[in-house]
Amino acid sequence: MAKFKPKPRFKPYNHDQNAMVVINYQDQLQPGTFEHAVHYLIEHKLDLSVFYPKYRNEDTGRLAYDPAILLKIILFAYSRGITSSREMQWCCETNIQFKALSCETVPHFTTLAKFVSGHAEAIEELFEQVLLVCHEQGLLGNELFAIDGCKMSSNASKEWSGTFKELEEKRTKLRRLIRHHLKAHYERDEAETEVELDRDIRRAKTILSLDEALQKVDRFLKTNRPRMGRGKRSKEVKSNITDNESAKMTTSKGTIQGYNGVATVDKKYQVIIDAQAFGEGQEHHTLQPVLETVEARYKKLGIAKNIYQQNTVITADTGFANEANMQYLHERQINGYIPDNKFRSRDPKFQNQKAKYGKRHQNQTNTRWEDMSPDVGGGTGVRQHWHEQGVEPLQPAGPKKGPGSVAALLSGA
DNA sequence: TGGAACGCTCGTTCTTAGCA
DNA sequence: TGCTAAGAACGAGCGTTCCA
Repeated sequence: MAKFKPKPRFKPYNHDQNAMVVINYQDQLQPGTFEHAVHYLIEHKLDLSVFYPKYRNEDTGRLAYDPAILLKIILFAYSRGITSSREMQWCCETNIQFKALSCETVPHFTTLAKFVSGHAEAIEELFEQVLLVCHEQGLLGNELFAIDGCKMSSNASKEWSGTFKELEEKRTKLRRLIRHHLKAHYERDEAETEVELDRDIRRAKTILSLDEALQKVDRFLKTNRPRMGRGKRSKEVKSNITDNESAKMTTSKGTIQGYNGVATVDKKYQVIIDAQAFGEGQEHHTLQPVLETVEARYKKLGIAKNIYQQNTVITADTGFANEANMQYLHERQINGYIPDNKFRSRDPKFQNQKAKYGKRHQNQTNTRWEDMSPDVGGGTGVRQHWHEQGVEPLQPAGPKKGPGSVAALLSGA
Protein backbone atom coordinates (compact mmCIF):
# COMPACT_ATOMS: atom_id res chain seq x y z
CA MET A 1 0.00 0.00 0.00
CA ALA A 2 1.36 3.39 -1.05
CA LYS A 3 2.28 5.80 1.70
CA PHE A 4 0.49 9.16 1.74
CA LYS A 5 2.89 11.92 0.74
CA PRO A 6 1.92 15.62 0.89
CA LYS A 7 2.22 17.58 -2.42
CA PRO A 8 5.62 19.33 -2.75
CA ARG A 9 5.61 23.14 -2.58
CA PHE A 10 6.68 25.10 -5.70
CA LYS A 11 7.27 28.76 -6.44
CA PRO A 12 4.02 30.35 -7.69
CA TYR A 13 3.79 31.72 -11.23
CA ASN A 14 1.27 33.80 -13.12
CA HIS A 15 0.80 34.04 -16.90
CA ASP A 16 -1.47 37.09 -16.62
CA GLN A 17 1.25 39.65 -16.15
CA ASN A 18 1.53 42.91 -18.01
CA ALA A 19 5.23 43.47 -17.49
CA MET A 20 7.14 45.52 -20.07
CA VAL A 21 10.72 44.65 -20.91
CA VAL A 22 12.99 47.40 -22.20
CA ILE A 23 15.55 46.15 -24.69
CA ASN A 24 18.43 48.16 -26.02
CA TYR A 25 19.47 46.62 -29.31
CA GLN A 26 22.96 48.12 -29.09
CA ASP A 27 23.50 46.14 -25.88
CA GLN A 28 22.95 42.95 -27.87
CA LEU A 29 26.10 43.63 -29.90
CA GLN A 30 28.72 43.34 -27.20
CA PRO A 31 32.38 43.82 -28.21
CA GLY A 32 34.17 40.49 -28.31
CA THR A 33 31.21 38.62 -29.75
CA PHE A 34 30.91 37.37 -33.31
CA GLU A 35 27.80 39.47 -33.96
CA HIS A 36 29.71 42.60 -32.95
CA ALA A 37 32.60 41.67 -35.25
CA VAL A 38 30.21 41.20 -38.17
CA HIS A 39 28.48 44.48 -37.40
CA TYR A 40 31.76 46.41 -37.00
CA LEU A 41 33.38 44.94 -40.11
CA ILE A 42 30.41 45.67 -42.35
CA GLU A 43 29.80 49.17 -40.98
CA HIS A 44 33.39 50.39 -40.81
CA LYS A 45 35.79 48.23 -42.77
CA LEU A 46 34.16 46.82 -45.88
CA ASP A 47 33.44 48.63 -49.11
CA LEU A 48 29.94 47.56 -50.06
CA SER A 49 29.88 49.53 -53.30
CA VAL A 50 30.62 46.22 -55.08
CA PHE A 51 26.90 45.52 -54.67
CA TYR A 52 25.68 48.82 -56.12
CA PRO A 53 25.84 48.10 -59.89
CA LYS A 54 22.94 45.65 -59.64
CA TYR A 55 20.57 48.31 -58.26
CA ARG A 56 18.83 50.69 -60.66
CA ASN A 57 16.61 52.75 -58.38
CA GLU A 58 18.72 55.90 -58.23
CA ASP A 59 15.95 58.13 -59.59
CA THR A 60 12.75 56.17 -59.21
CA GLY A 61 11.52 53.00 -57.63
CA ARG A 62 10.98 51.56 -54.22
CA LEU A 63 13.76 51.83 -51.63
CA ALA A 64 15.91 48.71 -51.47
CA TYR A 65 17.31 47.07 -48.35
CA ASP A 66 20.84 48.24 -47.69
CA PRO A 67 23.30 45.43 -48.55
CA ALA A 68 24.85 46.05 -45.12
CA ILE A 69 21.67 44.89 -43.38
CA LEU A 70 21.20 41.87 -45.63
CA LEU A 71 24.86 40.89 -45.28
CA LYS A 72 24.75 41.10 -41.49
CA ILE A 73 21.68 38.88 -41.38
CA ILE A 74 23.11 36.36 -43.84
CA LEU A 75 26.61 36.14 -42.37
CA PHE A 76 25.33 35.87 -38.80
CA ALA A 77 22.83 33.22 -39.88
CA TYR A 78 25.57 31.23 -41.63
CA SER A 79 27.68 31.41 -38.48
CA ARG A 80 24.79 29.76 -36.62
CA GLY A 81 24.43 27.05 -39.27
CA ILE A 82 21.29 28.62 -40.74
CA THR A 83 21.32 28.58 -44.54
CA SER A 84 17.60 28.63 -45.28
CA SER A 85 16.33 32.07 -46.28
CA ARG A 86 12.95 31.30 -44.72
CA GLU A 87 14.62 30.52 -41.42
CA MET A 88 16.63 33.75 -41.63
CA GLN A 89 13.40 35.72 -42.05
CA TRP A 90 11.90 33.89 -39.07
CA CYS A 91 15.02 34.72 -37.00
CA CYS A 92 14.60 38.41 -37.85
CA GLU A 93 11.06 38.21 -36.50
CA THR A 94 11.88 36.40 -33.28
CA ASN A 95 15.56 36.46 -32.36
CA ILE A 96 16.89 39.45 -30.43
CA GLN A 97 20.40 39.28 -31.91
CA PHE A 98 19.04 39.17 -35.45
CA LYS A 99 16.75 42.09 -34.60
CA ALA A 100 19.74 44.05 -33.34
CA LEU A 101 21.74 43.32 -36.49
CA SER A 102 18.86 43.99 -38.87
CA CYS A 103 17.79 47.14 -37.00
CA GLU A 104 14.42 45.46 -36.46
CA THR A 105 13.70 45.13 -40.15
CA VAL A 106 12.40 41.82 -41.49
CA PRO A 107 13.41 41.31 -45.12
CA HIS A 108 11.31 38.78 -46.98
CA PHE A 109 12.94 35.41 -47.58
CA THR A 110 12.80 35.93 -51.34
CA THR A 111 14.74 39.19 -50.87
CA LEU A 112 17.43 37.33 -48.90
CA ALA A 113 17.55 34.46 -51.41
CA LYS A 114 17.80 36.87 -54.36
CA PHE A 115 20.60 38.77 -52.64
CA VAL A 116 22.68 35.62 -52.17
CA SER A 117 22.07 34.19 -55.64
CA GLY A 118 22.34 37.52 -57.43
CA HIS A 119 25.57 38.77 -55.84
CA ALA A 120 27.79 35.68 -55.83
CA GLU A 121 30.74 37.51 -57.39
CA ALA A 122 30.44 40.53 -55.11
CA ILE A 123 30.33 38.25 -52.06
CA GLU A 124 33.55 36.58 -53.22
CA GLU A 125 35.15 40.01 -53.57
CA LEU A 126 33.99 40.78 -50.06
CA PHE A 127 35.78 37.66 -48.82
CA GLU A 128 39.00 39.13 -50.16
CA GLN A 129 38.28 42.42 -48.41
CA VAL A 130 37.88 40.54 -45.12
CA LEU A 131 41.18 38.79 -45.77
CA LEU A 132 42.84 42.15 -46.30
CA VAL A 133 41.45 43.40 -42.98
CA CYS A 134 42.86 40.27 -41.31
CA HIS A 135 46.22 41.06 -42.90
CA GLU A 136 46.12 44.68 -41.68
CA GLN A 137 45.23 43.50 -38.18
CA GLY A 138 48.19 41.12 -38.16
CA LEU A 139 45.99 38.05 -37.99
CA LEU A 140 47.79 36.26 -40.84
CA GLY A 141 51.06 34.59 -39.90
CA ASN A 142 51.89 33.15 -43.35
CA GLU A 143 54.07 30.58 -41.59
CA LEU A 144 51.89 27.54 -42.14
CA PHE A 145 48.84 26.88 -44.29
CA ALA A 146 46.85 23.76 -43.50
CA ILE A 147 44.68 22.32 -46.26
CA ASP A 148 41.87 19.90 -45.64
CA GLY A 149 38.61 18.90 -47.24
CA CYS A 150 35.22 17.75 -46.09
CA LYS A 151 32.53 16.09 -48.13
CA MET A 152 29.17 17.81 -48.32
CA SER A 153 25.93 16.42 -49.74
CA SER A 154 24.35 18.21 -52.67
CA ASN A 155 20.62 18.44 -53.27
CA ALA A 156 20.79 15.55 -55.67
CA SER A 157 20.10 11.87 -55.20
CA LYS A 158 22.88 9.41 -55.93
CA GLU A 159 20.29 7.11 -57.51
CA TRP A 160 20.15 9.49 -60.49
CA SER A 161 23.82 9.04 -61.27
CA GLY A 162 25.81 6.71 -63.49
CA THR A 163 28.17 6.54 -66.44
CA PHE A 164 26.63 7.23 -69.85
CA LYS A 165 26.59 3.50 -70.53
CA GLU A 166 24.71 2.88 -67.27
CA LEU A 167 22.30 5.73 -67.98
CA GLU A 168 21.64 4.37 -71.46
CA GLU A 169 20.91 0.98 -69.91
CA LYS A 170 18.51 2.67 -67.51
CA ARG A 171 16.79 4.42 -70.40
CA THR A 172 16.37 1.08 -72.17
CA LYS A 173 15.02 -0.47 -68.98
CA LEU A 174 12.51 2.36 -68.58
CA ARG A 175 11.37 1.97 -72.21
CA ARG A 176 10.92 -1.76 -71.65
CA LEU A 177 8.90 -1.13 -68.49
CA ILE A 178 6.66 1.39 -70.22
CA ARG A 179 6.04 -1.08 -73.07
CA HIS A 180 5.21 -3.79 -70.54
CA HIS A 181 2.70 -1.60 -68.69
CA LEU A 182 1.17 -0.35 -71.95
CA LYS A 183 0.70 -3.88 -73.20
CA ALA A 184 -1.00 -4.87 -69.96
CA HIS A 185 -3.11 -1.72 -70.15
CA TYR A 186 -4.33 -2.48 -73.70
CA GLU A 187 -5.08 -6.07 -72.81
CA ARG A 188 -7.34 -4.91 -70.00
CA ASP A 189 -8.73 -1.95 -71.93
CA GLU A 190 -12.26 -3.22 -71.80
CA ALA A 191 -12.51 -3.05 -68.04
CA GLU A 192 -16.00 -3.56 -66.74
CA THR A 193 -15.86 -3.70 -62.98
CA GLU A 194 -14.85 -0.83 -60.69
CA VAL A 195 -11.88 -2.79 -59.35
CA GLU A 196 -10.54 -3.30 -62.88
CA LEU A 197 -11.10 0.37 -63.69
CA ASP A 198 -9.22 1.46 -60.56
CA ARG A 199 -6.31 -0.83 -61.49
CA ASP A 200 -6.22 0.65 -64.98
CA ILE A 201 -6.09 4.20 -63.62
CA ARG A 202 -3.17 3.25 -61.38
CA ARG A 203 -1.39 1.65 -64.32
CA ALA A 204 -1.89 4.78 -66.42
CA LYS A 205 -0.35 6.87 -63.64
CA THR A 206 2.62 4.49 -63.46
CA ILE A 207 3.14 4.81 -67.22
CA LEU A 208 3.07 8.60 -66.94
CA SER A 209 5.64 8.73 -64.14
CA LEU A 210 7.88 6.23 -65.94
CA ASP A 211 7.60 8.31 -69.09
CA GLU A 212 8.57 11.42 -67.14
CA ALA A 213 11.67 9.63 -65.82
CA LEU A 214 12.48 8.40 -69.32
CA GLN A 215 12.25 11.92 -70.75
CA LYS A 216 14.49 13.20 -67.95
CA VAL A 217 17.21 10.61 -68.64
CA ASP A 218 16.83 11.03 -72.39
CA ARG A 219 17.12 14.83 -72.22
CA PHE A 220 20.23 14.52 -70.09
CA LEU A 221 21.92 12.06 -72.44
CA LYS A 222 21.18 14.25 -75.45
CA THR A 223 22.39 17.51 -73.92
CA ASN A 224 25.44 16.35 -71.96
CA ARG A 225 28.73 14.64 -72.57
CA PRO A 226 30.39 11.94 -70.47
CA ARG A 227 32.43 13.30 -67.56
CA MET A 228 36.01 12.20 -67.75
CA GLY A 229 38.22 11.75 -64.73
CA ARG A 230 41.64 13.31 -64.41
CA GLY A 231 45.05 11.74 -64.32
CA LYS A 232 47.09 9.60 -66.67
CA ARG A 233 44.54 6.82 -67.08
CA SER A 234 41.48 9.01 -67.12
CA LYS A 235 38.28 7.01 -67.38
CA GLU A 236 34.68 8.09 -67.34
CA VAL A 237 33.24 9.11 -63.98
CA LYS A 238 29.58 8.95 -63.04
CA SER A 239 27.37 11.82 -64.15
CA ASN A 240 24.34 12.97 -62.17
CA ILE A 241 21.10 13.95 -63.86
CA THR A 242 19.99 16.37 -61.13
CA ASP A 243 23.30 18.10 -60.39
CA ASN A 244 26.02 17.12 -62.81
CA GLU A 245 28.65 19.27 -61.11
CA SER A 246 28.47 17.16 -57.97
CA ALA A 247 29.99 13.71 -57.73
CA LYS A 248 29.37 10.39 -56.07
CA MET A 249 31.88 10.02 -53.26
CA THR A 250 32.64 7.75 -50.36
CA THR A 251 32.59 9.13 -46.83
CA SER A 252 32.94 7.54 -43.42
CA LYS A 253 29.14 7.41 -43.31
CA GLY A 254 28.66 5.75 -46.67
CA THR A 255 28.37 7.00 -50.23
CA ILE A 256 26.95 10.43 -50.89
CA GLN A 257 26.26 12.60 -53.92
CA GLY A 258 27.95 15.89 -53.24
CA TYR A 259 30.95 18.15 -53.24
CA ASN A 260 34.40 18.14 -51.73
CA GLY A 261 34.78 21.40 -49.82
CA VAL A 262 38.47 22.23 -49.48
CA ALA A 263 39.54 24.96 -47.05
CA THR A 264 42.98 26.47 -46.51
CA VAL A 265 43.66 27.86 -43.07
CA ASP A 266 46.43 30.12 -41.82
CA LYS A 267 47.93 28.66 -38.62
CA LYS A 268 48.29 31.86 -36.57
CA TYR A 269 44.60 32.57 -35.84
CA GLN A 270 42.97 29.85 -37.92
CA VAL A 271 41.79 32.36 -40.51
CA ILE A 272 40.35 30.67 -43.60
CA ILE A 273 42.22 32.11 -46.55
CA ASP A 274 40.58 30.04 -49.26
CA ALA A 275 37.52 27.84 -49.60
CA GLN A 276 36.44 26.03 -52.74
CA ALA A 277 34.03 23.28 -53.67
CA PHE A 278 35.05 20.55 -56.09
CA GLY A 279 32.80 18.00 -57.72
CA GLU A 280 35.34 15.25 -57.25
CA GLY A 281 35.56 12.49 -54.71
CA GLN A 282 39.34 12.38 -54.76
CA GLU A 283 41.23 15.24 -53.13
CA HIS A 284 44.41 14.69 -55.17
CA HIS A 285 43.39 16.99 -57.99
CA THR A 286 42.33 19.83 -55.72
CA LEU A 287 45.77 20.63 -54.28
CA GLN A 288 47.20 22.46 -57.27
CA PRO A 289 44.15 24.69 -57.97
CA VAL A 290 43.92 25.55 -54.27
CA LEU A 291 47.61 26.49 -54.00
CA GLU A 292 47.41 28.52 -57.20
CA THR A 293 44.27 30.38 -56.06
CA VAL A 294 45.90 31.31 -52.74
CA GLU A 295 49.04 32.48 -54.51
CA ALA A 296 47.07 34.60 -57.00
CA ARG A 297 44.89 36.05 -54.25
CA TYR A 298 47.85 37.05 -52.06
CA LYS A 299 49.50 38.65 -55.07
CA LYS A 300 46.31 40.52 -56.04
CA LEU A 301 45.77 41.83 -52.51
CA GLY A 302 49.40 42.82 -52.13
CA ILE A 303 49.91 40.54 -49.12
CA ALA A 304 52.80 38.71 -50.78
CA LYS A 305 54.21 38.69 -54.30
CA ASN A 306 55.11 35.04 -54.11
CA ILE A 307 53.85 33.55 -50.89
CA TYR A 308 55.52 30.15 -51.33
CA GLN A 309 58.99 31.68 -51.65
CA GLN A 310 58.68 33.01 -48.09
CA ASN A 311 59.23 29.53 -46.74
CA THR A 312 55.56 29.13 -45.89
CA VAL A 313 54.89 25.54 -44.89
CA ILE A 314 51.98 23.72 -46.52
CA THR A 315 50.43 20.74 -44.78
CA ALA A 316 47.72 18.41 -46.01
CA ASP A 317 46.56 14.92 -45.09
CA THR A 318 47.05 11.64 -46.94
CA GLY A 319 44.07 12.35 -49.19
CA PHE A 320 46.24 14.83 -51.07
CA ALA A 321 49.20 12.49 -51.44
CA ASN A 322 50.09 11.28 -54.91
CA GLU A 323 53.07 11.39 -57.19
CA ALA A 324 51.83 14.29 -59.30
CA ASN A 325 51.36 16.50 -56.25
CA MET A 326 54.81 15.65 -54.89
CA GLN A 327 56.27 16.45 -58.29
CA TYR A 328 54.38 19.74 -58.38
CA LEU A 329 55.57 20.76 -54.91
CA HIS A 330 59.12 19.82 -55.82
CA GLU A 331 59.11 21.74 -59.11
CA ARG A 332 57.57 24.82 -57.56
CA GLN A 333 59.93 24.51 -54.57
CA ILE A 334 57.00 24.69 -52.18
CA ASN A 335 57.76 23.63 -48.63
CA GLY A 336 54.98 21.06 -48.37
CA TYR A 337 54.39 18.20 -45.94
CA ILE A 338 51.94 15.52 -47.05
CA PRO A 339 52.07 12.06 -45.49
CA ASP A 340 51.70 9.13 -47.86
CA ASN A 341 49.03 6.57 -47.05
CA LYS A 342 51.47 4.10 -45.54
CA PHE A 343 52.98 6.37 -42.95
CA ARG A 344 51.06 4.64 -40.14
CA SER A 345 52.63 1.29 -40.88
CA ARG A 346 56.09 2.84 -40.59
CA ASP A 347 55.43 5.03 -37.57
CA PRO A 348 55.94 3.15 -34.26
CA LYS A 349 53.45 5.53 -32.61
CA PHE A 350 50.65 3.80 -34.50
CA GLN A 351 51.72 0.26 -33.61
CA ASN A 352 49.48 0.05 -30.56
CA GLN A 353 46.57 1.88 -32.19
CA LYS A 354 44.23 -1.08 -32.03
CA ALA A 355 44.93 -1.83 -28.40
CA LYS A 356 44.59 1.84 -27.50
CA TYR A 357 41.41 2.72 -29.37
CA GLY A 358 39.82 -0.71 -29.76
CA LYS A 359 37.28 0.02 -32.46
CA ARG A 360 39.44 0.74 -35.45
CA HIS A 361 42.50 -0.78 -36.92
CA GLN A 362 44.24 -0.62 -40.21
CA ASN A 363 45.16 -3.74 -42.10
CA GLN A 364 48.43 -4.39 -43.83
CA THR A 365 47.55 -3.00 -47.23
CA ASN A 366 46.60 0.39 -45.80
CA THR A 367 43.82 0.71 -48.32
CA ARG A 368 41.08 -0.95 -46.34
CA TRP A 369 39.54 -0.08 -43.01
CA GLU A 370 37.23 -2.22 -41.01
CA ASP A 371 34.92 -1.07 -38.32
CA MET A 372 34.64 -4.08 -36.07
CA SER A 373 32.37 -2.51 -33.49
CA PRO A 374 29.35 -4.73 -32.94
CA ASP A 375 27.26 -1.81 -31.67
CA VAL A 376 27.30 0.07 -34.97
CA GLY A 377 24.52 -0.36 -37.51
CA GLY A 378 21.91 -1.81 -35.20
CA GLY A 379 24.12 -4.48 -33.72
CA THR A 380 24.88 -6.03 -37.06
CA GLY A 381 28.59 -5.30 -37.01
CA VAL A 382 28.76 -3.03 -40.01
CA ARG A 383 31.82 -3.54 -42.07
CA GLN A 384 32.75 -0.47 -43.95
CA HIS A 385 35.18 -1.10 -46.71
CA TRP A 386 37.02 1.65 -48.37
CA HIS A 387 39.21 1.22 -51.31
CA GLU A 388 41.22 3.74 -53.24
CA GLN A 389 40.05 2.31 -56.53
CA GLY A 390 36.54 3.51 -55.80
CA VAL A 391 34.83 0.36 -54.56
CA GLU A 392 31.63 1.38 -52.80
CA PRO A 393 31.13 0.43 -49.17
CA LEU A 394 28.74 -2.35 -48.26
CA GLN A 395 25.42 -1.05 -47.02
CA PRO A 396 24.46 -1.72 -43.41
CA ALA A 397 22.14 -4.66 -42.88
CA GLY A 398 18.53 -4.04 -41.97
CA PRO A 399 15.33 -2.92 -43.67
CA LYS A 400 15.99 -1.29 -47.01
CA LYS A 401 14.91 2.30 -46.99
CA GLY A 402 15.35 4.93 -49.57
CA PRO A 403 14.01 6.72 -52.56
CA GLY A 404 10.73 6.11 -54.25
CA SER A 405 9.78 4.05 -57.20
CA VAL A 406 11.53 5.56 -60.18
CA ALA A 407 14.72 6.34 -58.32
CA ALA A 408 14.78 2.78 -57.02
CA LEU A 409 14.28 1.55 -60.54
CA LEU A 410 17.11 3.68 -61.77
CA SER A 411 19.39 2.41 -59.07
CA GLY A 412 18.59 -1.09 -60.17
CA ALA A 413 17.25 -1.98 -56.74
C1' DT B 1 8.37 -5.66 -52.19
C1' DG B 2 7.33 -2.10 -55.50
C1' DG B 3 4.89 1.89 -56.23
C1' DA B 4 2.15 5.79 -54.90
C1' DA B 5 1.25 9.26 -51.76
C1' DC B 6 2.71 12.33 -48.59
C1' DG B 7 5.49 15.63 -46.00
C1' DC B 8 9.08 18.58 -45.97
C1' DT B 9 12.53 22.01 -47.54
C1' DC B 10 14.02 25.14 -50.65
C1' DG B 11 14.51 28.34 -54.61
C1' DT B 12 12.23 30.50 -58.48
C1' DT B 13 8.64 32.85 -60.93
C1' DC B 14 4.78 35.70 -61.39
C1' DT B 15 1.79 39.25 -59.75
C1' DT B 16 0.71 43.04 -56.86
C1' DA B 17 1.87 46.81 -53.76
C1' DG B 18 4.65 50.61 -52.48
C1' DC B 19 7.66 54.36 -53.31
C1' DA B 20 10.02 58.51 -55.38
C1' DT C 1 6.78 55.48 -64.77
C1' DG C 2 10.11 52.33 -63.38
C1' DC C 3 12.09 50.10 -59.91
C1' DT C 4 12.19 46.99 -55.63
C1' DA C 5 9.85 44.37 -51.94
C1' DA C 6 6.38 41.29 -50.62
C1' DG C 7 3.17 37.63 -51.20
C1' DA C 8 1.38 33.64 -53.37
C1' DA C 9 1.97 29.88 -56.14
C1' DC C 10 4.67 26.58 -58.22
C1' DG C 11 8.09 23.16 -59.10
C1' DA C 12 12.14 20.37 -57.97
C1' DG C 13 14.01 17.20 -55.14
C1' DC C 14 14.49 14.05 -51.31
C1' DG C 15 13.11 10.76 -47.77
C1' DT C 16 9.46 8.28 -45.31
C1' DT C 17 5.23 5.86 -44.85
C1' DC C 18 1.43 3.29 -46.32
C1' DC C 19 -0.83 -0.13 -49.03
C1' DA C 20 -1.90 -3.66 -52.54
